[in-house]
Amino acid sequence: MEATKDQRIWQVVLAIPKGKVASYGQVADMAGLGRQARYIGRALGKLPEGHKVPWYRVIRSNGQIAFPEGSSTFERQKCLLEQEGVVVVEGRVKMSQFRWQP
DNA sequence: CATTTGACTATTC
DNA sequence: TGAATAGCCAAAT
Repeated sequence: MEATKDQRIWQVVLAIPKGKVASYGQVADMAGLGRQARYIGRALGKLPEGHKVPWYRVIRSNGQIAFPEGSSTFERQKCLLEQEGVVVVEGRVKMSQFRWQP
């Protein structure tokens, strides 16, 4: 458990503005992990319950959500995204409009 | 621009 | 060692 990387990831995810989304690759790059996008998902999955990390703002590079439809996690993510103003359809986000562009 | 397939890497248990 | 994973990329459609 390299908490340093996880913490950096959380920090980056926390930096995502409301109403926008970022891809795992983007987060990985910003966190200094480079191309280890998979580690992001791993780290987010290990998060404790009381975290304030908007993990739901993190999606795939194509704007598609990482979970299968109908899953609790998916539903939660979709609901939270819509709450932020992001439109989610068929498990994917409207790409060219909500992607966080630093 | 949107979608699908296939091949790849890195981390973890 | 082997298997699994909240991914990414490129190419083709």
